[in-house]
Amino acid sequence: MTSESLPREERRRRTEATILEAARELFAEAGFERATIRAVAARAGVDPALVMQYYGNKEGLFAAAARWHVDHKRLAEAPLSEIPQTALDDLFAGFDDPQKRDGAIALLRNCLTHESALKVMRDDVMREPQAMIARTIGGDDAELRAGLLAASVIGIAIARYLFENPAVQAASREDLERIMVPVLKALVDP
Amino acid sequence: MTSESLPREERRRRTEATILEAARELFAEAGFERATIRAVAARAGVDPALVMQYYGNKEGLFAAAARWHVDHKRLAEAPLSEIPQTALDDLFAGFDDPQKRDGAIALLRNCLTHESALKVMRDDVMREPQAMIARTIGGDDAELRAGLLAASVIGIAIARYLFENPAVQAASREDLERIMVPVLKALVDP
DNA sequence: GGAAACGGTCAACGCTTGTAGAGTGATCTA
DNA sequence: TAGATCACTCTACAAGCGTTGACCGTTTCC
Repeated sequence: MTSESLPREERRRRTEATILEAARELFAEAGFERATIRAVAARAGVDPALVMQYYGNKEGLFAAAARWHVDHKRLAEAPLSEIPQTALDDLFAGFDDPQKRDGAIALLRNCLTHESALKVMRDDVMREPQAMIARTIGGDDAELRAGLLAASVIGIAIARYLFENPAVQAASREDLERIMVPVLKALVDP
Repeated sequence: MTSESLPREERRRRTEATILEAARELFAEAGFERATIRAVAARAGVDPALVMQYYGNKEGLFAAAARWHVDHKRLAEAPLSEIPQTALDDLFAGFDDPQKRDGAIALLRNCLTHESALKVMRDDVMREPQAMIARTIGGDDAELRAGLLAASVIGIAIARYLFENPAVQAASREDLERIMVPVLKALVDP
């Protein structure tokens, strides 16, 4: 139903992408429980059974849709003084790219109520970068300080993209960095 | 079914409290959608229909269970230098008191996926204290800085009580304050 | 050109959910 | 002590859900 006559493989890839996009939007808007497979299928202009066929079950669809996509290479190599800027860059990289945005929001929105989203958040989003930052910080409180940095950054993401807190949402990326970088420096480099 | 023979009014108050406690626990553990009325009733040792009778519908039950209970008097009167400490005090006041804890967690857990929890979070938890803090800060960025403070604090609460981030969860309240108060001071008093 | 393969649809099942209304037995009141 | 009241239960409904298996029509391949 996506378009007229194309090679099969291409056609399949397109409908699959359409489904995934619809899923991301709905998981981001409504959350896992309230985003029904029927609604995803309807938005993609497709039969619900096809969604099952491609992704096995609702959980598989969610796993494919809600992804974190930031690699932490820069963070691992950043010196102490550049950690805050890098952490904020990584955050914005996930949310400002329109291609990644819905998937990131889908993950963020569901990470407090959906087991597998929580797992991704804990294992992929927090643990690794937190460990890197802690290694760079060094000293007694390193793990805790790194954890508090991650927590603050996620809090800002929630305020900006989910709560849509007026001041935090309206602020430019530059303003956020101007204010938060020195603050987070005081956290990692006391 | 709560206990043997008591005056009716007292008996009723007790079962109602039992139901509310069960609801708080389940909304905190499982989230709004996955916490069923049947499960709440079962945990309270009561018929599901009774829950409906007392709270009208599931939404009413949630509204009664998930509450924020911090008054912001101290925050409104706090000078700039004491805002961070006061904000953290207010946070811990909600989560360390065993009587308030489940209700607070229920609210926090559902505030990304459940409309009415989001509304409470936005209107009662963030807007008012944020406005107070902004007023005390003054100047151009006041609203934004206040919003970022609120965001950071909520991020810490999420990391500590929902993600159960090892470092952040294991830290003592004193350690958290020792580290975060100077950091947040740099945010409100640059 | 015929058969296999494949993208996609259709109709339906079984289950869980929130919710409604009638009923029941203990407690209160007069 | 008789009747009204009230806390509470039982049974059931209607809707929505994830999921399934049989089916259809087009594209692919020999």
